[in-house]
Amino acid sequence: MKSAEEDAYGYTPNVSLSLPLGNPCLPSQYHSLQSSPTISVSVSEPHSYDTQDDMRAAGYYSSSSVRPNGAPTLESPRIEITAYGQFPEDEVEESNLPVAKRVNSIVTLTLPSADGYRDPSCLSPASSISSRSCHSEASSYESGFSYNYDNSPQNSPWQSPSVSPKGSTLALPGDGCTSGGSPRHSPSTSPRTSLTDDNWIGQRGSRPNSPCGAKRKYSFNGSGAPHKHFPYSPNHSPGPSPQISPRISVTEETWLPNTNQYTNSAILAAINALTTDGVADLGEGIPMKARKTSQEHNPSVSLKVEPGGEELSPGELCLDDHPSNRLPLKKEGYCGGFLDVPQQPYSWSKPKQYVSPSLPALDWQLPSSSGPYSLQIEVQPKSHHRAHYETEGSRGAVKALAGGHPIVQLHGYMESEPLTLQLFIGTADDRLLRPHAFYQVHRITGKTVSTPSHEALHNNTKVLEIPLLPENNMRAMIDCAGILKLRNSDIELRKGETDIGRKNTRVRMVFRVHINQPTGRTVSLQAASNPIECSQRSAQELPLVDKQSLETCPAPGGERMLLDGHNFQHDSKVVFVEKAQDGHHLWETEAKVDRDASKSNSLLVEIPPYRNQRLSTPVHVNFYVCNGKRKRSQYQRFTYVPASVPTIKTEPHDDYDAPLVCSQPGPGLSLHPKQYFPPQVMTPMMTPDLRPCVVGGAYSVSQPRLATKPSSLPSSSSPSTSPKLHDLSPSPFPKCLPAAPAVQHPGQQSPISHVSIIQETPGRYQPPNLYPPSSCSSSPTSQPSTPTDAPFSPTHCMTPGSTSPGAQQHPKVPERGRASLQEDGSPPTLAVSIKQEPQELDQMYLDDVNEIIRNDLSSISVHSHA
DNA sequence: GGACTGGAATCATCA
DNA sequence: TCTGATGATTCCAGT
Repeated sequence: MKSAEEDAYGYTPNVSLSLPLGNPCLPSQYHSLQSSPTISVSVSEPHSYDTQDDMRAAGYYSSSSVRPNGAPTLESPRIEITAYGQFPEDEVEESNLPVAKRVNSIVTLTLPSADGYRDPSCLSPASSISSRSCHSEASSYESGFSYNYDNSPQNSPWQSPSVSPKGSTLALPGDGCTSGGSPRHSPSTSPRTSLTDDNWIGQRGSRPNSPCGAKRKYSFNGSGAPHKHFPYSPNHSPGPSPQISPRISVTEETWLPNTNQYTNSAILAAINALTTDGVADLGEGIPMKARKTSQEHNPSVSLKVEPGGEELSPGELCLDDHPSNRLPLKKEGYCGGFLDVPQQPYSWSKPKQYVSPSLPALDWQLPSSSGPYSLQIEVQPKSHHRAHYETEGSRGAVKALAGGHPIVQLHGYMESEPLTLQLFIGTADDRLLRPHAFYQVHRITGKTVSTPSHEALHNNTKVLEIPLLPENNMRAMIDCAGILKLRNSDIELRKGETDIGRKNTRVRMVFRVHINQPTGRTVSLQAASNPIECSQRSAQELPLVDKQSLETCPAPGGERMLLDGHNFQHDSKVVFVEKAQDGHHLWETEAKVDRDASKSNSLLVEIPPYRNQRLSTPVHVNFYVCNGKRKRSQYQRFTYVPASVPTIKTEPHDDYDAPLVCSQPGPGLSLHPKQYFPPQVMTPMMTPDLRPCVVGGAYSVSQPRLATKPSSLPSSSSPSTSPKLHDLSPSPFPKCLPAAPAVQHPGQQSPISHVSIIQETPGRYQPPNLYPPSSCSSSPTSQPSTPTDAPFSPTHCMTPGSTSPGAQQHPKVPERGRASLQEDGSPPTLAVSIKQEPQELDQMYLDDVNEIIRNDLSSISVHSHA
């Protein structure tokens, strides 16, 4: 079989393979997608959604309505979901769950399992600690080993070792984790773990696989290891952070309430459930895989208190669910906690915003801009950041390409009240943006960290909360976030986990901010960074294109394009490829590389002539740099335009500019940062267009771009942008334009199609709301937001899903959403969603996608008729 | 002494 | 089933 990469890149024609491994990429969702039919069904139900959507249309996420979104949604789906509960496992969790969740509705229940899957545990207990992977636990949990933990609050032990105090309280599902999952992991491993761990030790065993076990020195058990436990010892906390004081997160309380999230998640979950997978599961009694979505379900985002040092255990938070429990805890914590941060002025507490119960689930796609607000990544993170394992010490905070750290700014916010910026690690594949199963954000503390932060768990996903202060122009330097790698074996064993960790080493930093409106609504914005390669090896060996001097060229080619990046070799090849929507290669040709002018960090290539010299409309293709088999860069977008059309080079900015516009003007560099965004593969689905971001420029010009984000711009943009930061320009953000008609691929022609196509998410439906209309532009800023964000436009906008770069769009739903959604009034237009596929996807994946698309299209057409 | 880092050995999985 | 290649984890050592 091919490696995922290959597949992804696949240029191999043959390729088609199935996903190798399951593509990690494919999330469960995917699966669900496959079952497209199901999806559609759900969709239909969603009418209600629609309405809701409309309401929300704005893209705002209305918190107020609590369930608004969700509620309706929930209904149908949920029921099914409920079923979950039936499963033993589920039941268990439920029991664990705090009342709140239960209350939430059935829906919630469903999710739970899912939630569980991603263990919170993972979260590192302490920030540093964080590393421990909960997952493992989860897995263990699943295995049942963990009984012990289950009930006991501790469960989460590992989770939060730091947390300790609380820890006790909570129990979480995760717990399961506790038990043990992977013993190895965590706790043990980490030296830090508190002794307690031992106690925990239970057996986790589950994770046999991980080699680590053996290797790890730390493990208590030693080899046996598998059972290790987590330390969740209460106390402990390795505590990196000194400060113990827990900070309470402001929101906490608020958070509690978040039922909404549930809803969303719930919905998604429901959908998922509906999907085949779900079905199957049911049958088995085994909990379905919880899709990631599920995680979200949990509404709870529990904030963690961070102790200074510790963090909370995520698990706890989440887990515990009793509201009662949570609240108290959190608050306390918060209160105290805050001290840590020097910063001071800001107190977490302020952010009541969060309060809104219904914050969108982490896997929801949100726009980067809405109305006057625009969340932008002014300075993109470096394309490479070696994540650390639990067994290792921190590898520091993610840095910016030009030194320093990423910078995020909320434009258009004129209020005097501070807001909380949320950060979590998301996926960087073609699929919708969602929390990454194998990576967690890791809170960095220390002398070198100037930005206060604290961790919270959101359904097993660690979320770093950073204050956005008016006095700082609602800008924050992210020097407090590192990336923790969870062992693949730990995560993959978790029940609900469908993603594969192998070669799934690219992530994006996802930033969110929730702005309460006078109307009671909450506008939620999201911006995702450029993809960040977290693998040491990949970073050292895979060619990486940071920038390209040309984004478009007339069909005859012949122009020279300078590629800036890393790991280029003297014999590196640059291959242009065009794929059909179905993923088949339509065209592939190798560009001439001027070896003499090429260096390890730059390649000068001659644009090859397009296969069809008579273009009437721009055609998006992709190219990648290849250093040999299995060593290819991600796909980069490129657009051939009719010869008569003036080419615009550089424009990357434009592209996004337009949409993004908002943000900043792009630098005019020739090189676009774009980075690829995600490499996503372009699968057909994606069509190049999608890639949007990248495209940016090109599109912009001639076509409306999709709103792609500039994604590409990666860093560069950032940098450039950064300066601007100050401006808070409220600019209207552009909406993405999604509409743009984006360029379509030849294949795809109608935007619509795009839309439909996109769907990746089948499973997840997102309420329209989410996507605000505007968003499209998504992150304009800097980065390109990459795909991720989705925002890019079209996609995001539409999509609920996330943005992500890879994001795809949801099929129908999205569409609807779009239409209605766009509050801006913008017509939803487009929301074209595009989906990108992960490189890894195999053909299978592609095939599935295609099917989905077909289905979508069908449905779409139907709708349209309607 | 500890946090970061970079490099690389070792083991697992893939092809 | 064996083997080389590739990827994931864990260790080490330098700053």
